[in-house]
Amino acid sequence: MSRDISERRKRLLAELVEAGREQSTATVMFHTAVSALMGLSPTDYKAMDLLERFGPLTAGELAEHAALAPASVSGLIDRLERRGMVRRTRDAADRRRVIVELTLAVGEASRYTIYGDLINGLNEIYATYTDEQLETVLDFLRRSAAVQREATARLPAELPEP
Amino acid sequence: MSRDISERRKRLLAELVEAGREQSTATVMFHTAVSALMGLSPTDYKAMDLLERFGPLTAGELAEHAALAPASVSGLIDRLERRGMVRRTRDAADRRRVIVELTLAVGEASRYTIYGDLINGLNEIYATYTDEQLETVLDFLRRSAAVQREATARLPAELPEP
DNA sequence: TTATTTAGTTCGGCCGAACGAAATATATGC
DNA sequence: GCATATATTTCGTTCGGCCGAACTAAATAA
Repeated sequence: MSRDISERRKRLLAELVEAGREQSTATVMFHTAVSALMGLSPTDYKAMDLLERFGPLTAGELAEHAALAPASVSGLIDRLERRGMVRRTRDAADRRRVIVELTLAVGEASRYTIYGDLINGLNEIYATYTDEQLETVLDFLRRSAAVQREATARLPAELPEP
Repeated sequence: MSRDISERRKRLLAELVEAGREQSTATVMFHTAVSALMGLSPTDYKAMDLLERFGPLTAGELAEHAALAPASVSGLIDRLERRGMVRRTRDAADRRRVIVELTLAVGEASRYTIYGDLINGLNEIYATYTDEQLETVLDFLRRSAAVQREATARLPAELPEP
């Protein structure tokens, strides 16, 4: 490992900062556009995401994950149910509980209409890489995701007063 | 190029799908947490992002980019100005126009308090790669950002009825 | 100069979504 | 079995943010 950084590497690092920022912006804009397309408020979109990632949840669990009051979650489920995006089921074991799960329709729409172009485009990119390059990209994706999760967790509770 | 795909490559591609999804989720959650930290509604956060990316904008330009009515933008600027995040200036050339620009305070907070951990973490990742690997990552970031922008643009105006 | 257009603000009304409190239904402990 | 605890819903209220309409100020055209 050389002690000082080559010009090439300096340039690379600078370009990576810029490219990373643009990637991040593109990701956020894509998700914003999808939520607009689904006609969902940020809260409702977030709830859909939670259900996708953690599978069926009870109303209470949803309230906890989304940091909402129970009453708010009832309304939220009503809205999503009205659009046919989720289904309410009573828990057979504890009939006070309401289980909320995504309907099939949402999964289908996601896979084809919504994520189709994105998935195809990414596959086209991957097709141009060697296995070794794919390993590098995979490693980077995993580690940068971890870094982002840590950075999220470490954000201060409040912004210091200027 | 071999006609069929090796087992290793199949596994890699499957893992990349998963890792890409997690990366995307981590990005969205980071931005959500930052907007919560700043105490900004999604609309206000988006406006801040527009100002960061495109530099100072007039109220009208902001209205167009954010797809808001002029009246809504007046209120939006009021809110951000009250928090000291943006500044209103009259355009000297056309004194009807109001130029909205970020205040310095925001830039400082961004660089240190907010993005600090993220930037450090990414740099640590980069430090473990060779120049060639960095080239691969850079290429991937650029091309995947482009793919995401295209996918965003191609999203249908409405979801097909199921 | 006067009339017209343009940029932004103010005002009033409206709507969606969040909340606390009270109500309902079910489960659990004694 | 009855009292108490838990999960969710219903109700009424509040609040923030968006909008259209009317208004002000400045630029441009006639």
